[in-house]
Amino acid sequence: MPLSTSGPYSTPLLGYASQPSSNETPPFNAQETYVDITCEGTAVVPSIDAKIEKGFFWSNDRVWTCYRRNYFAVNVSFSLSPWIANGRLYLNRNSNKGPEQIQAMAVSLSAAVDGATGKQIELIQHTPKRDKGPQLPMKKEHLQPTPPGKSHNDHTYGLNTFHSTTQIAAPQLPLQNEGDQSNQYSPTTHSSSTYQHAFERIQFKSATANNGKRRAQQQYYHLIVELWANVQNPRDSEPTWVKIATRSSHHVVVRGRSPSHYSNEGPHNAGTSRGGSGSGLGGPGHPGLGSNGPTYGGGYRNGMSGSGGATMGGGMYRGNTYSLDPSPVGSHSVSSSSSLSGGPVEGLIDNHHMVDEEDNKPIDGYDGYQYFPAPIFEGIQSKMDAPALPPLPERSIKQEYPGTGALASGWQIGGCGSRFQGMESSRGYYPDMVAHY
DNA sequence: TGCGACACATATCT
DNA sequence: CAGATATGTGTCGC
Repeated sequence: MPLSTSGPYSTPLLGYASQPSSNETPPFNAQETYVDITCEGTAVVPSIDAKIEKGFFWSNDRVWTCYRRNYFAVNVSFSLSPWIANGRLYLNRNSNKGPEQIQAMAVSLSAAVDGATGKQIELIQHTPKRDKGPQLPMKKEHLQPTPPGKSHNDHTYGLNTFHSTTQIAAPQLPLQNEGDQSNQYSPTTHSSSTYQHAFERIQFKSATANNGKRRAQQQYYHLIVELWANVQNPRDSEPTWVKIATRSSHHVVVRGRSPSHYSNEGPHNAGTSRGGSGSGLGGPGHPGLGSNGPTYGGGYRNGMSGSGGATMGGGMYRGNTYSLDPSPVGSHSVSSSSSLSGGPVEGLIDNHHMVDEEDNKPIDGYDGYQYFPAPIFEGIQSKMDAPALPPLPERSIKQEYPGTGALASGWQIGGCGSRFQGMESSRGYYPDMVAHY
């Protein structure tokens, strides 16, 4: 069923790309590569690595969901393999033209309905000012390939020792640092030379149709990470961007209305959350959710609302459900989820319907999500009683990256955004992270 | 049903 | 601790 394995190159994916242990955010499908790249005579395969950082939660319908009005963020990076230091990269588009030297590379984000066949969906980025500020369309962001070292190579260590202080020489990308970066104000986190780009404060311009819990045909969106190469002729003033490859996420649902309309589910915010719930009503808000917290699902008014006002305590109600925690699956059974993520799922958009038909009928694979072995949490959440999500996974992720040298730096830089790092770390307190890993 | 704008609430930062 | 900042979300009107 999984039909689309997409591209000819279903790359082996980078090890780290698919986080084994934790996906608390929608996974990505296999990459699709459109053109061949060569470097000094050797074929080079680009591998896109993307991760949705926040904004999505696993709904009761077993679908990755987010609210149109909430922000989500995506981290993108890519690598080339083999890695040829200082080599020139060429793109072999049409047979008729000879190879064209790649002057620069960039990544961008887009979205579409029902996969490839669907219409493109606009994504917008807000500035911290939100409504008051301008909304910018997504644009290409120059990005350098991630050097080896953190990738799947186990030799990481070895390499590091070797390489002198600086980073490993990258392939030649003459215009990589040209113009563009002049952007005065990019809502996205960019650092001049990084191997990773964080698209932040992104929102879908519109919600998926038929979000209501009706069984009508629910529409799905896919986030698509695109990798581009600029092959502009030196004498051209305008860059010539060629799409090299893309990697789409699993299908997701974008809700247009307030969370209160979905009282049952809670966004558990994955990674972050600060905000509160609004509250003006008597309601309870769900405090951030529990992801970490104590109240896990708390609030979501399930009915109780009312009167008392306060409330929050109420919460109990089964909250578990949200399982977002991927860890179980990923970490254990499939240790490297690469397969998982690469996976299966996509392509079947059609099949989804089947799933819809019955709530109870989960997709086999997913079923796992629902029932995870407690052990995992136990360890973790010793402090909380609620059975709920173990935020851990998040942490683990972070840990992983840092571990790998180069990447680490990338993350740090990304941190410029500061907020994010901060929040995650501070907010999610997972003392011992990665324990299970 | 979904959207946009406004307003309020709250977490976190400074 | 207070103000600023950032973000979530309730509400209203279309």
